[in-house]
Amino acid sequence: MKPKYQVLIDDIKSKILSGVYSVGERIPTESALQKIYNVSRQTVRKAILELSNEGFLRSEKGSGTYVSNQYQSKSVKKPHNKTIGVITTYISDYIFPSIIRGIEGRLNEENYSLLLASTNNDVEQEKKALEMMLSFGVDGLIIEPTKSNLYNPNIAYYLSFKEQEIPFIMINAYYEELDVPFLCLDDVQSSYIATKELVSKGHTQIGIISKSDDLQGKYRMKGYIKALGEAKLQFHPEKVLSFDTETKLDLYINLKKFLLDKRDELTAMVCYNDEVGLEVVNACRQLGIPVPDELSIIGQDNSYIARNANIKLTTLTHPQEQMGRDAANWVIKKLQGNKDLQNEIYYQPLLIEGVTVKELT
Amino acid sequence: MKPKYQVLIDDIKSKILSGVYSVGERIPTESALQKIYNVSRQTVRKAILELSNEGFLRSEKGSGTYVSNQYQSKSVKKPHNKTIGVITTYISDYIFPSIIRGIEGRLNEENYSLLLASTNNDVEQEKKALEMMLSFGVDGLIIEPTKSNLYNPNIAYYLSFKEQEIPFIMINAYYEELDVPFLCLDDVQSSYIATKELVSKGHTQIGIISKSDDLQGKYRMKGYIKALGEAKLQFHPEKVLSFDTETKLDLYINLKKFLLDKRDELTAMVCYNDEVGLEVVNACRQLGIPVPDELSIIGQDNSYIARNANIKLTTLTHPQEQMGRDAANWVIKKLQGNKDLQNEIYYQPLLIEGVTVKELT
DNA sequence: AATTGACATTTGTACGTACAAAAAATATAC
DNA sequence: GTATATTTTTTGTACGTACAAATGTCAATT
Repeated sequence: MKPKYQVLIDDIKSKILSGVYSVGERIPTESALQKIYNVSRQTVRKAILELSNEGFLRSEKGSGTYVSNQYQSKSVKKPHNKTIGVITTYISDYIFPSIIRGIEGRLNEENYSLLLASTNNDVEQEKKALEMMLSFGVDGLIIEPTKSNLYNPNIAYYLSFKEQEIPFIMINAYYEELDVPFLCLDDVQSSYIATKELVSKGHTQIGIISKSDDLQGKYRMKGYIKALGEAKLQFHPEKVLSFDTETKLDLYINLKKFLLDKRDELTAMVCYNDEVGLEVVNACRQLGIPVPDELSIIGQDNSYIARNANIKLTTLTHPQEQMGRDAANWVIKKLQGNKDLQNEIYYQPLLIEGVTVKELT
Repeated sequence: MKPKYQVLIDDIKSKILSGVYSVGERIPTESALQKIYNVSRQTVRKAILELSNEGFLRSEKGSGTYVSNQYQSKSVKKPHNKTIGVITTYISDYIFPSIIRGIEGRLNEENYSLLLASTNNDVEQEKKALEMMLSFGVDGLIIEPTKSNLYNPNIAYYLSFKEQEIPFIMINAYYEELDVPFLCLDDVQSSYIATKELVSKGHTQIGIISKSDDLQGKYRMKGYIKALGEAKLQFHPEKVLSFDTETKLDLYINLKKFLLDKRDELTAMVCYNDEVGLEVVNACRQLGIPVPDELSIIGQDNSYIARNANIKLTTLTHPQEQMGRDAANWVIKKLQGNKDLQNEIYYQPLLIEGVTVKELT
């Protein structure tokens, strides 16, 4: 047999859930409820206290007891932390310090705190980071997708953010399965310009090193193919060296084999990014392939490793810090209630000439 | 005035947290507590009910009230996340990218994830970061103290980490109130070498710019005084320009006033760090004070801003990335059960000559 | 029409009595 | 010594009185 207070709890909860008592509405006073349910005041209070603990009600001395909006925003009930979560594949490497600098700078201008986690391009670590951010209750998120070209089960989390109306924006790539806001370099254009530059320098035997698990890899390949097509050059699959996050460890070995194998068939390489570009430079040095005399090399992203290398790599720009600022700005604006924010932003790359591309005459 | 039931809650909670009542142990009966605290049974029950709702206690009809294992597994029940929390004052600026690079590199070697938050040298933000790390349940922590030379109420959190046996280590500074492991540059030695270098170059009118809210500031001042003493030079308080995190915004203005005011009394400045050193260089340029012809300047930390400046600042080394690696290594070793870890490590600085120090003859 | 003060209403704290239900302790029977 | 019944202990439900503290309402005053 149910205790009396439980009868009250069930009845009042039912009235709340069915809309008889709506959010913000005052329910009958304790003494009124005593009469309605024919119980003591203590029993009424016990029921109200329990419903308050569950977030359905809140009481105010001298005023009454109200249906709490806490119950409905149960998933948003976390205190306003003024914290933006940032999830990137790496923190210290490559272009990420610059991106993070942009993010941090903009967030600091608005007195937002930054909480940063890295995934190492691993879906399990991304999951962990997402759960942690959810659990803490960040106000918004800036996310670089993990293995953006592959199906990622963590997509469910992003759907959850959408439901909870937690603003988030992706950088560098996005999940094509989701309709989410993002900021990206125009990767097609980056490789297109790179390939076109080689073509304009007389190269017809152009290879590419491509990363298969990230969306950037896919679109940089697309730009390469587009430029080949415009130059009436045939696309040869054997001129493609492909790798992913897991096989990256062996890339240098495979690269040397590839370069040796194709030594007579390639005069130029479009590289997935500067890091790969410099690995090609190093491999050529080891193999005795003169750069750029025998093989021209173009990187992408204008990373600090390209800027600091012993050889000035020809490369394409990446917005880096500006992208970081814009991402932070987007989230802040969203949190301030802006509805008219652009949801898809592409940055156009520019060529930065180095000394790794030779003109064939 | 606290209600009686809150007194009971606080007292019983304190007994649980301090181990007087251990997990699984039965606390005194309701009627015993009535007598102990001289309150009614209803007041006892109200306290117990609330502690039960918070997960500290559980009651069993006919048996008694027990300390719940729910409470203790509240901080330990989290799945092993293999995540190390890092709390730094800044992320993108100054020497922090290098430190973070060292941390991240070592953690990745052991497949630990990194969770990073910055405090902007503000105790409230540090509190937020600590609570978030606690709530998520990091395996260990690397912490740069906030305003390390001042009392910080967040010290209670560090005590709590110790209680919960969550290994943590401090970098760059530590709270002298606590007996905690730390990794620090020998700040006394850094300023001592700087000042001694100026003395050896014939300087007798040496000023210092010092930061008062960080422990580094205190010990760099100490090294300066020590070197003055050894050279039989008198310490003049009016040759000291002091600032803190809050007044840093006005430092440049105050610096220019100071330099103009003391133009005839100073031939050299020991600066709290490179950032300050470069600000002095800029101020001199604005004031038409030739560097180093009229004023010699030494920074400290060998930060990237010193390395990348237009003028090659004379400075002292800081372990940066190595410190980061060592900190991560310490936490990992601790988590692996090592008991014989060194708890106080100092790095000895070396002078790096630039072009900002002139020899007086 | 706006402000102020007095009073009424409502929730919050604290005490009490009484009985129910479940577990633990003790007594009894074999 | 073991099993069972009885008693005691302990928490759970429900009722009551009393006063404190905060809010809301209404009437009087400006």
